Amino acid sequence: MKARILAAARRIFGEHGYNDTTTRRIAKDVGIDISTLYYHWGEKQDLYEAVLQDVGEELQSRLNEVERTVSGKSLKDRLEISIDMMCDYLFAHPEVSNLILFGYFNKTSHGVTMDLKISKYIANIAVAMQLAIDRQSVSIEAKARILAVWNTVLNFISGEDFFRPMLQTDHEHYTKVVKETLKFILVPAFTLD
Amino acid sequence: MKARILAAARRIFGEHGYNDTTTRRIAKDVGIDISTLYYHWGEKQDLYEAVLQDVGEELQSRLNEVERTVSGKSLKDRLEISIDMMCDYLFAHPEVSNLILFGYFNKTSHGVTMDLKISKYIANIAVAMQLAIDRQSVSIEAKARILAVWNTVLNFISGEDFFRPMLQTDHEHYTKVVKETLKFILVPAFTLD
DNA sequence: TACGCTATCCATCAATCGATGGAAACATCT
DNA sequence: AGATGTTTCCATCGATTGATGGATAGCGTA
Repeated sequence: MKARILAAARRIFGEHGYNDTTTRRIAKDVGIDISTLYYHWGEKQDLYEAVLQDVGEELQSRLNEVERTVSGKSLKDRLEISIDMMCDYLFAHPEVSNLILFGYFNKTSHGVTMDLKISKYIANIAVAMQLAIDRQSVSIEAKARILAVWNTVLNFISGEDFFRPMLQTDHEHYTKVVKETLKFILVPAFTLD
Repeated sequence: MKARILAAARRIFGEHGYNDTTTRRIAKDVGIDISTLYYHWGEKQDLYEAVLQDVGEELQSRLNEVERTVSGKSLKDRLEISIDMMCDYLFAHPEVSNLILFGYFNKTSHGVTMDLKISKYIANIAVAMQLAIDRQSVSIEAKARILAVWNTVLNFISGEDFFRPMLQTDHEHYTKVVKETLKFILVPAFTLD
């Protein structure tokens, strides 16, 4: 039951954000009374933190998988394969993208954030892309470039409902266009020098 | 008074989004009773729409200004000057960036959006950058590329509080890094062929 | 059977939300 | 001064929110 609540919470928090998600709505989706939710998870913030923890761990394992896959390949291949893999994962789990973006912009009235993890991810990606030798010596410029790419991916995923009508296309073609656009912009920049 | 309320609403909506902004908070910031706010603007949605209208018009005039400035210059110059000008404007008015991003991701329980305008802006930018001949014939790929760039700018502006600690730098240097990063990524991609 | 533990629900609380009615203050014109 | 229209504030409403207390049912163990 505790796991079922967590799964529903992840989905609904990911769709509406923290403040626009009511504990009642989560409980209703699971089909239980609101008190049962509080019995298992305590207050709302605790449940939200558990969701972020859950998402963070899943994301980390995906990044590790990407890192293993692209290891040893050329820079161009590393970039293109990473884009494909991360897009596939995030398109299949859009709530992950949403939760990260919510963390960026919400002037957290609640005190739950993801800062540390994201910062770690960025450093890892920089090393995986061989923009830096080790995790400690990633330059500001390199971090900023990774962030720019990473955020562009998240935007296309989370903003699909908004952007797709503008591009007048369907979901399948949209995913294709997103990948192509990312590659079009990234590959020349990072492979130039 | 009506204008003072609008200015405060723009600031606070831009900081907390629609649902996390209370009419009481706006009224308190202006120093008036909540009823006075309702007397001048009617219900909350009407005030929010007025804010979006206000921001949209300001943004349009800035885009026109950019278009006039870069007209006739080389593609590389057009890109770089546009980036500088839009960054300067948005860093000075971060609530504009916030309001646009809120529109992207909020599964609008309220029915207020900016879809049409953004779509128009994108087409205009594509023409100004000479990625298309006229506003009607902008390809999906060109639109997607403009969107990617545009969103990257918005993210760096609205996410400053989140990203700046990661980059361990101050506001001034941050603005510089953002501009350089954007140019680093964009110029090669668009000037390659 | 009697006890203790877990899990669930019903009823309810105080706080806050958007919104309104009505009285009072203010301004303007005759 | 008096009449009229505009603007502001006080008091309050019903709905919703996060959260809790207490009762109830099920289950294993002594």
